Order: sequence, then C-alpha cells, then structure tokens
Amino acid sequence: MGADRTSPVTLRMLADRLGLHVSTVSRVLHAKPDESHRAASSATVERVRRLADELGYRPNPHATSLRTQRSNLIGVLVPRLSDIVLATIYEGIEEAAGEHGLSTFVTNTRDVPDFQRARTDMVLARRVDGMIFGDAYIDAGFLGEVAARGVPFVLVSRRAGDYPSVTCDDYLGGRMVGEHLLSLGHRDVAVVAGEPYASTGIDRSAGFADAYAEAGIEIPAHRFTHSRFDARGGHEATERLLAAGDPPSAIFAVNDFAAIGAFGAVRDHGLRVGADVAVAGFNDTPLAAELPVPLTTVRSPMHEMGRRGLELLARLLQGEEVSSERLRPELMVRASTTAVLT
Amino acid sequence: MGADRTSPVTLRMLADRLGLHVSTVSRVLHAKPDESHRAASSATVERVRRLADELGYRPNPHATSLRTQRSNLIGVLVPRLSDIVLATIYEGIEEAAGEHGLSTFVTNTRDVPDFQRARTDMVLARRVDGMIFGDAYIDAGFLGEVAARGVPFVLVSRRAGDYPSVTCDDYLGGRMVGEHLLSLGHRDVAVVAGEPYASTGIDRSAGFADAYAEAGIEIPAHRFTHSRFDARGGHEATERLLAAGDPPSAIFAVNDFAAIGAFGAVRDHGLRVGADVAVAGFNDTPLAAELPVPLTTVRSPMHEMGRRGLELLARLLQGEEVSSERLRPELMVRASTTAVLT
DNA sequence: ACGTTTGGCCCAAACGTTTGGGCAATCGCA
DNA sequence: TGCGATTGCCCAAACGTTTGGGCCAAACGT
Repeated sequence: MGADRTSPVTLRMLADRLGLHVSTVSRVLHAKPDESHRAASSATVERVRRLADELGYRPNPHATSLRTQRSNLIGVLVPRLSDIVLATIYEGIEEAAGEHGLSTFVTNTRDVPDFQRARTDMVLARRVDGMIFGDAYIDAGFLGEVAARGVPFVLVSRRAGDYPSVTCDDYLGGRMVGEHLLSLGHRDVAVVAGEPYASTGIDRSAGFADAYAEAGIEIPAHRFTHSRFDARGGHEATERLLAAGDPPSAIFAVNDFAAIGAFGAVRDHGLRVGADVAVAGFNDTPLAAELPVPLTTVRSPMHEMGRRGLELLARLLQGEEVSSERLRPELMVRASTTAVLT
Repeated sequence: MGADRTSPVTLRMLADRLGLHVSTVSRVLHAKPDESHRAASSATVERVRRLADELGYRPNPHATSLRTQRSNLIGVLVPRLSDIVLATIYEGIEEAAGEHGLSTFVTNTRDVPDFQRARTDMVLARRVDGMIFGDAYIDAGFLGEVAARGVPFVLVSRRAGDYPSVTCDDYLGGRMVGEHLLSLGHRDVAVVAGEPYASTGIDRSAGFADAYAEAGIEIPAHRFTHSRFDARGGHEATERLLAAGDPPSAIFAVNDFAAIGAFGAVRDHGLRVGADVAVAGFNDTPLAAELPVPLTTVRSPMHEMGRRGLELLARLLQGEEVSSERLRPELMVRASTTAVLT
C-alpha cells in the first residue's frame, strides 16, 4: 500500500481518481474539522481521506515549503554530538520537535567560529524557520549578526547576551559543589574550568568561587585552569594543576568528562581519587554513578533543557514574546568526594 | 551584504536587475565551466556572478528539489545519539556529507521497531534521496520492506542480511579479546553480550567464543548474558553474572559503556577490576584510557565508519554497484586486564 | 553570395502545493 | 414566490527553480 519510490502519489493523482479538483482535495486533507466541512460534503471528505491513505499520500514538503514559505525545519548547532551532554540535549530537542510537527537539522561546529559561521550559512541556505544554538560564545558577537539577519533563534546549554536561552542554573550548581566541599573540610581546592568562552564553565566556576569567598576563602588564580570539555582536556588541565607538586585536596571539574580526565591525571600521579584528592564533576551523565569510584556531580536536566529550548523557539516562531529559562540543578554526592584528611 | 531574512534574493531579482532572463541567470550560476560559456558571454557571466554574491544569492532548495526531484538530503537513523559510538559515527557521516554537497537528517529510534518504522516514514516523507541505518536488526525484516519501496540505503555499525554495510570487523575484534584473555591465563570467562538483535554484539561474542573454543574451552551458556549497550545495562547484566557467586576471572563486555557498568557491578561486589576480575570492553571510546582503572578494549574506527558509510551511499545514489566494507579493529591493552592469579 | 554553424540569449512548461475568489445549485424563510 | 445565505465545489495564480527548445544575428565555409 505505501507510497512507492517510483511514483510518489500527488494531490493531482488523488483528484483525478476522485473526479475532484486538486484544490478541493488539498482542503479536505488539510483543514481542521471546522473548515473541512466547508470544503466538501462529508461523503466527499470520507472518499478523499480513504483514498489518500489507501495510496499512502504524503504531501511533498518541498512543494509545501515553496508555496508557504515555511519549511517546518529548524537548524541546531552543537559543538559536537559525541559530547553526551549535547547529544542528550539534542534528543530532547528532537523529541519535542516531533510533537510540534517540526524536523530538526543538526550539525557539529566543534566550537570553532569559522565553522559556526559556515554551518549557520549552510543551515540558513536550507531555509530553516529558526535555529537553536548549543555552542554560543559568551561574547555574543556572532549571534548579533545572526539576529541582525532576522533569524529567530534560541540558545540552549549556554547563555550569551540577552538572547533567549534555556540553561541549567550553572551558578547555583557551582555553589552547591562549593558548599559541599567546604562542608567536607576542603580549603585548598582547584577548578578545571572548561573553555573560557562557554558560559557553563564560567558560571559554574563563579558559583563555586563565590561559595568559597563567602566562607572567607579566596581561591588563588593559579588554582583555576581552563580546559576542553572532554576527558583528554580534563586530563591535561589536571596535569597542569598537579605538575607543580602541592596538590589541592579537592578538584572541581566543570563537567563529568573533564572530571573523568581528572581521575586519570590523579591516578597517574599516584594519588587516589576520593581518598587523596576529592573530585567533583557536573552534569551527572549516566557514567558518573558507574565509575570504579562513583563521581560526585551535579545533575543538570539535559533532556528537559532540549525540550524547553524547542518549546521556546516554537513560541518565538508563533510571534510570542519569550524569556530565558534557568533549570534547577541537583547535587549528587558520591564516593569521589570524601572528608579531608585531618 | 548577506541575504536578509525578510527578502531572500531569488533568480528573478537577479535577472531583473541585470536585464536578463531568469533562465540565463540560472544557467550561468549553475553550469560547469564548459556549459556556462555556452549560456552567456563571458562578460555577462562575470556580471551575473558578481551581482549574485554581492546580494548573497542562495538557491531556494525547495524550489530546486521540487523541480529536480532530488533533495540532496539523506536520512540517518540511529538507536540513540547519546551513545557516543553512534554519535561519533554520525560525525563521520556528516563530515563526508558536507564534502558531497549533501545534508543529513538524523533521528533517534531507541532501537524500538515501532520507532524505526515511524521515523523511517517521517524521513521518507521528507523526500530524502537515501538513508543510512545505524540501528539495523540482524533479522532484516524491516529493511526488506524499505528495500521493497525502492529506497537506496546502506547500513553502518551493524550488518544485516545482504544489504551493503560498513562495519568494524567485530568477529575479529572479539577473537582478539579472546586470545588476549587466554594469553593471560583466564579460563573461566563471561560475556556481557549486548542486545540479541545487534550484529555487533553477536559477532563480537562469536569471535570471542571461537577463540576459546579453539583453545579447547567451551564457555558455558550461563556465562553469556544479554544487555543493553549503556552503562546501566552493563551493570545489570554483570550483576546477573555475579549474583550466583562463583565469579568468572574475566568479563568481556561487548562495548565500553557496558564495560563501565561492569566496573560498577564488580565494585559493588567488593571485587577489584583488574586485580580480582579482568574486564575488557569494545570501541575504545575516549574515556576508556582515562578511567581510574584504564580499560582494555578494542579500537574500532567509528568516525571512519561513518565516512565510509556515506561514501558508499553516495556511490549507490550514482547508480554504482557497491559492496560491504569491514574495517580493521585494534586491540588496546590496558590495566583492566591482568594475568589470572595463580 | 548564400547556406550553415555558432554564440548569446529568451520562452514557457513543468515540479506539487496552497489559497483568495468565484459560481451554480440548494436551502431557509417570510 | 422571491431573495439572501449556505453548501459544495472549481479556477487560477502563485512559490523559485530547471531545462528542452527556440530565435536572431553574426561569423564561417565554399
């Protein structure tokens, strides 16, 4: 029964077979109940519907888009899909998109500006109705250009400028980790802070630092180090922290993968995670709890973030006013952070 | 300069401004060098080109697709993008697609047949030129239907039936692990075998079992257990293996995430990975080397697999004959597998 | 000098929809 | 019976491309 590839069934085919005009068929298949009854007699409606799904009619989206100037496509840019955080966010986006009759178009930019630009152009050339950026730089220069072109968009994961975004409350999450480590007696701590252009790392570090500041402890600058967001990056950054000797008693890595990298570096220095050096991460990816030393981390609602991001964009496309959302994180205490040795 | 959202520039705009016919402009902007010179004088060609990129002309892909009956879109189905293996494969696909002037459309099916069907329909409704399945069931029933509809497609990651696929040589990879563990003296081993419908798990297990069989050791049936491919699934499966008491001296989990889950279960039973129970994984995901106990695993060329998959499909779309490819794996020995205690 | 090629461009018909207008027949109602 | 409203449908013009044919003038060949 389904549409055969050789001959996709068109409105005209249906119309011809039914002895109706193509416009009539279109209206019948299209309109909400209230209109369809104005479009044809209920008997006709029935006939049309039956034939349509007997033949497996699927409207040609190119024709539709061409005519309506709306593609029902939305473009999604992420640094890399092989980052489980972004992948999970994207899953949320895709799920919600399905419910809105939208299709998504996702592409990797590796966090490099030239790629962001190029991919944005490509996506726009595909005539998407709107975009979701998961790779925003905190300095929102590029986004400004996009906005100037009149493209509706929202941000997920990272915030930037005053553009509508759906993020985790990263600052709060950072505070939670700070307070937790303080409560365990850690006074000499270090931060693997992520990329300097990502609000996630910035806000998490800031929340963490503020928690310590309020306890009267200023974390010295050399205890902060930037890093890529993957395991290798976390490893290298931690290596730098540890290289000088005089290891901190605890390390906060602003995401789980960097934390796992920190595990590796700590191990390489003959130290034990938990016992010798506490390590905390961020995101509560599914691996965190399974590690040989389970990772203390902050659960961020990644899937939900994606969903909300799409909803936000959908509302934007309806012409509604929207404002940013900040989702609540939750601290997950596990074995990688234990009380400081006294 | 770029195209403003409010008024995408069309061929007609260019034509009018240049005092040319739209078809002329089309040919100029389109044709390969040899034809363009037949389409207009070189002076005209120059004028057209200049204006086109001054105004940032981008052909409307919907119009083009409608006219040419070709979308330059390809649909990609994966179980889940939050699985780093599939995400990495997809990155390869996307990269290669870009080089071929194709755009990809990826969607999650969670490995559930109803979703595969539904998503396939949706993707086909979008009029893709071809598809790549990363979620094939070994019983290729559904793929048969797709093939019957005349849709060109290839498989990646998993093989099925005689459809063209690009996979890792999973059987060989399994053998490698088997031989490695044998060489370490492990005689009582168990396998966390993945989903029963995925060729990856099946082939890896088979290669492993055959290596043992050739050494004169038949691994008993109760030492095999199926599992989901994520950490949680690996944990549960390993739990089942260990629940009976009498733990094996080594466990082969058919992917890294399941292996990490195995770490968790082993840990929960008061055993140490490496020292008490050897654990090996598959894929060499970036985390494997960073774990507190680095994971012995098999490197599979995931990115490359994606690239090759797309190339294969591209050739298929050109009407060429294609045949499956099997990529070579490489054993990565690390600390999680040590010699059996004597 | 007269056909033939060629260069340089234009015409018009598609591709499959959507949608503002029509228009004839029937209905409701006084 | 007359008249406006409603029902049920059809018409045709877009949307932006691509592409097989034309057509006219200039160049060419003999």
